[in-house]
This record gives sequence, C-alpha cells and structure tokens, in this order.
Amino acid sequence: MKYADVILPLALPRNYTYAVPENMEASLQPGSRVAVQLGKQKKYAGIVKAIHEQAPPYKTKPLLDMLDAAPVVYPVQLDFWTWIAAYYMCTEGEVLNAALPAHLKLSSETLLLFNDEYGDDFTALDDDEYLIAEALLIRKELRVEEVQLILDKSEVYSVIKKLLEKKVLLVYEELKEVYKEKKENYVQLHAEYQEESRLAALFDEMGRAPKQMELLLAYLHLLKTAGSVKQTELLKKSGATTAQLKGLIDKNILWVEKRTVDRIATGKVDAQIDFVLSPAQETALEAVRRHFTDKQVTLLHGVTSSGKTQVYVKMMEECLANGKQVLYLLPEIGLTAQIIRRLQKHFGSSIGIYHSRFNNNERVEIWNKVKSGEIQIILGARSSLLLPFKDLGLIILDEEHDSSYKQQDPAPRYHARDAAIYYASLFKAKVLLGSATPSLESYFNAQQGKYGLVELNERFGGVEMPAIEIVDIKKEMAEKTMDGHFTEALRNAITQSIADGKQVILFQNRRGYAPFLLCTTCGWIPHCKQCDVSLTYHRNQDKLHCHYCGTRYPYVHTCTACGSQTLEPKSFGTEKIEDDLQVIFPEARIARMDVDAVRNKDSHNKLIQLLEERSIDILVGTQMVVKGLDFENVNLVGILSADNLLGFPDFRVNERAFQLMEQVSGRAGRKHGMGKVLIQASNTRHPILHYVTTHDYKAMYESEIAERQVFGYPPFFRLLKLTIRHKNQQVAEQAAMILASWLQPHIGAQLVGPAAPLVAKVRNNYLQEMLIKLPREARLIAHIKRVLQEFIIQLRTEKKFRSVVITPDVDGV
DNA sequence: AGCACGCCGACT
DNA sequence: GTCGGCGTGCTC
Repeated sequence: MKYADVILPLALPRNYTYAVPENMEASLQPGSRVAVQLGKQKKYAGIVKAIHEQAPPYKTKPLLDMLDAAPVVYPVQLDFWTWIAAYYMCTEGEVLNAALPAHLKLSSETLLLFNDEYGDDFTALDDDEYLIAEALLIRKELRVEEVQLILDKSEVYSVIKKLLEKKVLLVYEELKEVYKEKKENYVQLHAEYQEESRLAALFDEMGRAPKQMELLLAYLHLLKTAGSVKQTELLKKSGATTAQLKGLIDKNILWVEKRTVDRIATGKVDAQIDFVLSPAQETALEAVRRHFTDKQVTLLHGVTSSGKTQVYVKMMEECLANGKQVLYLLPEIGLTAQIIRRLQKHFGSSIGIYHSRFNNNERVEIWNKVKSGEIQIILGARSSLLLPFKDLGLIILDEEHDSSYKQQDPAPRYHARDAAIYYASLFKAKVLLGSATPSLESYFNAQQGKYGLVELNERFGGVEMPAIEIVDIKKEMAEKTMDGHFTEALRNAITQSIADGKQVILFQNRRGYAPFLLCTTCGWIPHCKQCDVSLTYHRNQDKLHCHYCGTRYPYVHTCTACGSQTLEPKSFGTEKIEDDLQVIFPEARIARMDVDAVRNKDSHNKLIQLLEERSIDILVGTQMVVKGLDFENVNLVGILSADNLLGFPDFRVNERAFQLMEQVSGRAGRKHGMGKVLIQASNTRHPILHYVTTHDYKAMYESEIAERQVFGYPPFFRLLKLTIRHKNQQVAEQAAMILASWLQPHIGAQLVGPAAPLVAKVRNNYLQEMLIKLPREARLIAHIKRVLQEFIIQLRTEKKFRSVVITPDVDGV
C-alpha cells in the first residue's frame, strides 16, 4: 500500500497523509496536484510532497483524483518550499498558497440541489424551509451564500440539515477547475470554394446580396494579407454585422472555428545586443564574470545612472546562450513600462512578465510556460521567485536594498533576496545583486568575501552626480522667509527650473493632507476607534482615514473633548504640499503620486506618461517617486523634510534615509546637464546629510556598521520578531511575559522586550512585541526556532491563551 | 480555511 | 423555552 503526504493550501501545522488508490500508483509523483477530501465535506486541491509505504497510525482517506497528467512543480520547488516554511516559520500550506496561482488552487463549494422526487407540495415545511424550497424549485441550485441572503441570517445550517432530512434537497460538493483556456473565433472558407472556379461562380450568384459579397471580399483580402482571419477583426474591417456573417455561414460558404489561443505570447529568444559598453561597464562586466567562477553571489554597486542594466543584459544573454532560464527581480513599483520596454528591445516578446496586476488565467499560463521552459526570461516582482523554473541559471535582483523584497503579510514572510540566494543554490545558479545604495547586509557580505563585489562609480555618458544642497529650515524661519513648508531657496529653484522648461520632483514622506488634527483649545487629537493611532486628514475626500485598519471617518468640526470648534490640521502630507504649491505657483501643472493617487489600475503608468510628455511641471510624491523613474527633463529634486526621514526610532533609519535621499537625488539631471537636489532640514548637522551631499556610501557604511556591531544588530545578529495579539490587553501582556520567561534561558540577554509597539492597538487587538537577536550560526538559529515553535504550542494549551495570535517574523525590515 | 459542536444571551 | 451568536477544536 502506498501513501502520499499532501500539502494543502491551509495553515495546517503538518501535512496530511492520504492513501494512494491503485490506479494512481503508476502515474502519481511528488509535485502532482491531487484532489482530496478534508473533513466531512470539503474538497481541496493539494500537492503531493512525498510518496512512501509507511502506514500512518490513523485511518487514511484515499486521494480522490489526480488533476493533471504531469506534476505542476519539480522536486526543486518542493525543496524550496520546505526551506521557506522552516526558515520563515510558517506552514508549507502557506507557502503553497503564495506560490500557486489562484486558478490551480481549487477548493470545493457546497451546492444545494433540488430533489425532484420531492414534488412541489411544501405544506410540511416551516417558513424558512419553504423559502429555500421555493427558491430551489425555481433556480434548481443554490449556494450556501445565497441561502444566507434569502433568509437574511448567517446561521443557515440547521435549515439546510432539516431540508436534507426531509429529502427536499441534495448537497453536492463541486470541485471545479477555474482555469479557462482562451478561445478565439476564426472564420474559414468551406473547402469546396477553395477552388477558383467555384468561387467565381459564387460571386456571380451573390449579385442580390451585395453586403454579403462585400464581407466575403473583405474576408479574402484579410486571408491573403494575414494568413488567418479572426472573426472580430473581419467584422471590424468590413463593417459588416454578425447577422450578415451568419448569412454566409448559413449558406455553407463560411464556417467558424474555435481555436485555443495563448494569452501569453512567446517567441524564440533572439537577443539583440545593439549597444556598446563603456570602458567602465566593460571592466565591471569582466569582474562579475570573474567573481562568478568561484562565488555564487556578486554585488554590483553602481551609482545611479551608471548603466547597471546594460551589464545585466549582457549577463542574461550569456545565461540564455547556455540554454538556462533567467529571473530578473525588481521591486513591484519598479516594474514600469520603461524597464519592460528596455528589456523587450533586447530580448523581444519572449520575456515573461509576472506581477500582481496579472489576472488569474494569465498567471496559470505563465506558470505552465515557465515550467516547460518555453519562457526563458521572467521579469517580475517578489512573487515570481515562486514560479516553477525548470533550469534556472541566473537571478538578477535589482535595487537589492529595497525593503519591499520582504513580504510583510500574510505568511510566508520571506525576503526575496535571501530566498533567491537559497533557491539559486538548489539550481547551482548565480545571483547578481545590484544597487546604487546596497543594504548594509549585502555590502557586509561582500566585504567579508562571501559575495563578489563590483563597483561601478561612473555615470554613463559622463553625466555628473547632481549637486546637493542642504537648506536650513530653522534659519529661514528666523529670517521669516518660509512660505508654508517651502523655503525661499526651494521656491527660487522651482521657479528657475520651470522658467528653463525643466521639470521638478518633490518628495514628501507622508500621504494625505495632514497626519493629524489637533484641537488648539484643549489638545485633543481624533483617534481611530479600533486602533491606537491618530487619524490622517484626506482633504480630497474630506474624510479622516486610519492608515492601519483603513476605516474612514467623517471630518469632525467640533472637538469631542471640549466642544470648541478649534480643530486644525497639523503637520503635512503630499496632499497639502500639492495644494500649497498650486497657491505659490498658480501657473504650474502639478500632479501627485502616492498610493492614494495611483490606486486604480493604470494611473501609475499614466502619471509616468504625463511626466514623460512634459505635461507635468511639478510632481509631488512619496517613496513611489524614488523607484524606477528615469526622466531626462527633471533637473530639480526637492526633499521637503529630511527630519521626517531621520526621526524614526528604528535601527535602520540612517541606512534607509541615506538610501532614500541618494535614490531621490538620482532622479535629477540624469542625461542633460547638471541636476540639482535641495534637501530641507531643521537639523542640518546630521551626519547622514553630510554623507548624502558627498555621495559617500562608503563612509555611511563604515559609521553605520560600527553602530550595528556595538548594539548587536544585523548583519552581526539575526533578528526574529514576535508579535503577540489579543483582544484583551492583559491577556496579551501575560502571554508575552510567559513566552519571554521561557525563552530567556535559551537566549539570555539577546531578548528585547516584550513591550507594546508604538501603535499598541490595531483593529481592536492589543499588541505586544519582542525581539530575539540571534548570533549568525545556522544550527543555533534553527534550534531556537524549533524551541520557540514548541513554546507557542505549549502556551496555547492553556485555556486563557487559546485565542492569542503569535506571529513570528524572521529577518524583518 | 471551513465546519461542527457546545455554551450563553435575546426574543416568542 | 428556543433560536442564533460566537468561541473552540479538528481536519489525514
């Protein structure tokens, strides 16, 4: 008897074992997708992790079905999932859930069917039963959700049970395939008219149907020029109606064939490397190649505009020539049309693109084509790391320092950079990390000789680094030359840029109009009812938003505490900057780019396009403007408040602030002439500002790395953060204290907390956090993770702590 | 993630 | 007294 361990797309602590029916034994393999029963009625599609002959000590259910002819992933992906689950402390089911496209993750839905044998005499039924029976009689089938709607209550199982007992209905669990092939209608000419003479005769006969004749002529023309004729195209070109086409079909002259078509077009990879590397780039490329002979990972530290992409393209080309696949990773927001166009120019349409804006059917097709090797290059965001590569040769991870490579929620909370390095090792593939401002972790690894290090210090085409000027807000305040949040220096620079026909980017770290309202009489600040945060004022919608739980409140005019009408917006966000700008520069065309402004699908691309077309003079934005934008005509970048960037209580603030300012600066004057960067700050003597003005990454690195060592932070220690959540504050605190006391003997002084985080309540749940600092020793780290997992289980055995939610976050950012 | 079971408050 | 809400445990 054979058994299969199956990963189900749920947060189950372990995999379940099912019996393999004899008829599947021959074809079932690890990686096969199977349908299984879970519990009394639910069915799921899961993935076979392993097949063995060890009978488990409980009775097994059989696998219901094998869903595909071949496995959907290779063993290497199963190994990768196991590693992610163990390293990032989540279940394999959660990894599966993240990896598999929605349309391959089936789960059953309960359908209620009317039992025709019952007839239509409903006199024996009560009110609720009658309503459902009636609805079923008409609709024949209902979903549980619809029953809830009809009865206007959530608890409907008792009613369904009674109807089942009375044999009015039958229940049916439907596990349906959701992936649909795309079909297109192609118009064909019947075989007998393929012959010239028959066709000519046909035209003679058609004299009385001129419209149909026109349509036929259009068809023949399209056939000649395009080779095949799509129905939609034919109707569009000829201007004919469906009725006219139907006429020809009825006369057996034309017929329609439904063809399955690919949503994802692929072509043969035919690299066109039509550029010449600068001497500096050539040297860098050589160095990368050299490092790869004995190192798995190489860090390419190249200043903004140094042309790292060209080096990537060369490396990609070499990898493809060896018949291996390439994965090019970018932060989600960097995946703009600009970079896609650039790569398509060299590698044609053979590039697969994978990010959150693709629909579920498209994802299934990309999945299959990556698995078959038909797609050789994937350009994608974090999640494309989880695609089923067949033979990966190279992973390029651009903007390697970007914190969006770390998944926050939900599990698996993996870091794409670190996971990529592990994944590549499974393929014996290489990893090329690239950044103008590497993470301290990666640069440290490079310094230690663990990674190869290649520096590219020269901007491509000899463009110089922008001049950076710190503007003293305090001084201008004293001189009374400020206008709102704008210094005179910044105002003048903007005026100058616009006069020169150039464009300006302004950076502000906060979205919304004002981060909070304040009653100037009593000091009251409106807070969210469910979270422990002040509400942000969004003037566009005239609402107060909670940025933690998303709740929106109407604007308040009267102070709830003292009743006076003295509420004022305090501090400032992108919306206010946008408003104030319009007052100062009434003629300027101003736009805003933040998550609120680009919420709907295409607005991000549209904004970029407007900027490219120079229809925008000033762009105000959050982090979003930092990444992946490359505009020739921008010659001024302004940072409205460096103090905002440097004020966070986090050990990475300085690194972050440096990266951010350096990256923002990179947007200025990339091609023509010198760009200028103005940084407004109150504390103008902050050392980070000095490193930014001198573009001195090395100095920043040296000073930060020393701090990290002294205070025991990464890269010298690994971090494991635990968040404890419960609706009762005391319970959360107690649970945290108990966990800490258990952990203490294992990790000693390296346990920080527990304590309530800055925002101590979110969605009516009280939070506690603790931070475990672990020495960089793989075995010890694995041991602590195991111990911790046991402690969590042990804690939850106590009744009081049953509903405490504990989320571990490994290597958090 | 569902769903079943069991305990407790609000209406017939 | 019962219905329906919600917390808790279990699924191979």
